[in-house]
Amino acid sequence: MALKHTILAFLSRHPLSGYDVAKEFAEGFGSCFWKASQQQVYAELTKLEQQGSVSYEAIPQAGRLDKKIYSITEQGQQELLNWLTQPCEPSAIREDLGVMGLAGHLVSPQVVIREIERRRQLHLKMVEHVKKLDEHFAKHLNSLELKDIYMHLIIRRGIRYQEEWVAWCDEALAAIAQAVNQ
Amino acid sequence: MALKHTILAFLSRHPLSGYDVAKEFAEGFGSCFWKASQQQVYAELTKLEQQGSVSYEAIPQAGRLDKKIYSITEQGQQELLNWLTQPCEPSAIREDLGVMGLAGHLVSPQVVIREIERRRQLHLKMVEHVKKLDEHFAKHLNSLELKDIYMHLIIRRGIRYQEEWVAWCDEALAAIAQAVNQ
DNA sequence: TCAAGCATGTAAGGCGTTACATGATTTA
DNA sequence: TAAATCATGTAACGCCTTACATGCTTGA
Repeated sequence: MALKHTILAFLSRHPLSGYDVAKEFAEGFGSCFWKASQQQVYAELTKLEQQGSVSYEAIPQAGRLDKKIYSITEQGQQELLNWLTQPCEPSAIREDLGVMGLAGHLVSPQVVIREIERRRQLHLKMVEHVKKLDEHFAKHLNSLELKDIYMHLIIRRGIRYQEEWVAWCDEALAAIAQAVNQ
Repeated sequence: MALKHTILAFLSRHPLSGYDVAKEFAEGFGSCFWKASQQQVYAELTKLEQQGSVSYEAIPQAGRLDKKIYSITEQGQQELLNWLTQPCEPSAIREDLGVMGLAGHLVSPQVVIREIERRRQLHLKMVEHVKKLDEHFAKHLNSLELKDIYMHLIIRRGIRYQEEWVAWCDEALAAIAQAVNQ
């Protein structure tokens, strides 16, 4: 699984606190290819530290728990590298909406239409969100280092994914409308 | 989670054995929106039976364990219906390849290129596979009942998803090639 | 003064993967 | 004779979700 390696990859760029890593997943670059909760991130960092893949420096905070700034270790770098040079498989698709394909006729078309319209709105918002992550890269497309081209391409994947959903919703709404009105 | 409801939805069409349900996920219509292993299917069917959402008829087989033909119960139908009328959220994206965006510069461009080319091939094959599921529907597009339009649309979603991946691979390969050659 | 942001965790339970286990029938 | 298909499971372990828990600082 890649939660471990995604965290290592973040830390291979700069040291970060657990809070920062969790934010990357929730709103930052991580959000366009991996989802992880705050609890998962803290648990994984604790495990990685025990295994020697990361280390932390504790920074005392006035009246709070220490802030822990995590860095990747030599060993962690090696693990990340080994993982990167091995082929990876496409992720499994698990999409609740698919059940409509089998059992949509059990509810009224209006229920199906409403659900697809809702989805369309959600994915439109996601397009906006992911495009913001790409702003910097899109502006300097012709002068990006390879490192940043990789980031741009992953964000592009996120944008295309969300746009594709919007397009499918349009196709589906049109097909259902036609079937219902005739 | 929708494994339960996907199985109920399959059984709402016709009674099936565990083996048949597992096959639907592995190669059939299920494969375009949900993944579940054989073990998961058997475990879930046992649970659903204990909870009264499905029932089975045991059919003796010469020299084997009985074959169990599962049907949805009144209670199962109700559960499926309740679930269908509630809004559902987009599934989380978890894509191993995304780590390349953060840490691709740690390996040579050739490794990244090889990986994306591999992905392109895999998704091309998936396009073929999913298109076969749609053959019947695509042929009779203008005379489909709503029930079958729903199935067609879910398969269309699968086709578009896989085609979108191929298109992204092309975009990525072109961008990397340009950056490496200059 | 209330919400949002900063900052850290614990615990229970469900879902999914991997490995193991059995054995007949059909097709190449 | 070997592989694929039919047909059913058990067990261990790890990943993810949901709920709970604490407390300071900053901005509206």
